[in-house]
Amino acid sequence: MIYKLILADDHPFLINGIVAALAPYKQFNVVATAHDGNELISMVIIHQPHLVVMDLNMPGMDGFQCLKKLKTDFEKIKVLILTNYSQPELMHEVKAMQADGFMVKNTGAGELAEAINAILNGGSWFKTKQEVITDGGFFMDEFLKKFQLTKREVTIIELICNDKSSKQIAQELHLSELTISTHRRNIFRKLDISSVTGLVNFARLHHII
Amino acid sequence: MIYKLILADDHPFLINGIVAALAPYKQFNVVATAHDGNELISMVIIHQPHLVVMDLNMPGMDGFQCLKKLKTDFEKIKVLILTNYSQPELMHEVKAMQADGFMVKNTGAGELAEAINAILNGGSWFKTKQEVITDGGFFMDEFLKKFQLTKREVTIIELICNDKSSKQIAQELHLSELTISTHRRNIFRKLDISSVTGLVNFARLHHII
DNA sequence: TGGCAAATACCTATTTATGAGTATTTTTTA
DNA sequence: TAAAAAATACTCATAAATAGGTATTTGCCA
Repeated sequence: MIYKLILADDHPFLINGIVAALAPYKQFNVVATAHDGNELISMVIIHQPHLVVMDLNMPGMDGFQCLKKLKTDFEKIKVLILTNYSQPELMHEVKAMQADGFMVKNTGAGELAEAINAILNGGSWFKTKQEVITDGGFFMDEFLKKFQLTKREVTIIELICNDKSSKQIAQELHLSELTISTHRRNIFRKLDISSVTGLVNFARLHHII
Repeated sequence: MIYKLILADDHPFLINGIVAALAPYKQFNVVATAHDGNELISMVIIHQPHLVVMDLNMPGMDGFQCLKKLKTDFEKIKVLILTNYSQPELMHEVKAMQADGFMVKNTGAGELAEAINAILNGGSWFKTKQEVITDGGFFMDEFLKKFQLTKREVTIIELICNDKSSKQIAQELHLSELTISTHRRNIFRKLDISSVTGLVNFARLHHII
């Protein structure tokens, strides 16, 4: 059985990379690629693929709209979401929208093929990025030393960037709100930033989220 | 003249995509790739390339550290920064750090080759993404309609996500702080979010920033 | 040009965040 | 195990954001 796939992403390099990565897997045939949502829908109509691998983050009709449309109008077509954002909430959101899989972009060809196989065989594949920063590994030490941050502070950065207020963080970590406030203050001082936006940018840049 | 290049990015697919994209350009020889900063430095020592194309956003030693090290220890090696983030401040930051180029990832092979050529010929290449959302084009209308946002609100979302406080935004747009406050309120209500972090995530997801 | 959406502006009140200082208890680690 | 670092917790004071409500002016377009 040869499966027809369509890839959608607005980064041409990434599309090429995935095509190249899937080339050795003869059971997959990439019949089309798309760089935005509208193009994707057109291609789906033309080619009637078994599975679509798509980014959420595309200009024009974005991934969410596409996902909804695919799952409404072409219910048999499987959808694997490939994204830069390893947020559990995002994963749950697309899961609720009937996506068949979710994985972050910085994985290898093997895992992608594995996920596609699992989905085509009736399964699903939902994985956020394995933690590279807070697991106490080598990179962690480098990172902490560089910014003079503590592990606790990194944890709190993650929570702040996942949209939690100091109160929520306090509840989640079973700490006083005042403690979170102190950590928050220290984080902003150490990183020399003055807003949550700056923190989110920092966190993305340094792979905390 | 054949130029030796090294590519560094933590997304294997992207690396493959760039290698494939540069393959037709016979004057470029990708002698190594790296998926983090430490690996990049090792490869640079081994291969002594003419130019490095690198992401800023890598685990371990990140792009900024690498850039600094490259420009300190290997001053003749040119560096082209390739990133997902089309923020002018970021571009100016790497420019100040002596990078030779800056471009966003969602460009095509032609432009990348053009940039590399320009840099290898002693020039530089600094470009942020062309605006796709706020230029009043087709996507803009789709987007506004979808979220019931107005143009002004999108402008203000951009500014909020670029780390400006209501006061700063008011000054920049020559408006009352209270006006910004109202827009802010309307934005949060329409998007059903409750924090700046959520807004930043929204904006990234929908290509506003 | 009359109507409507958008943009502008203000008020009150509450919550949350920030900044500066300090102090105690854990946890590391030398 | 003693010293150092990290994590925890608090106070006071100020700044900023959030959540209601309301009202006026602009600009578009039917």
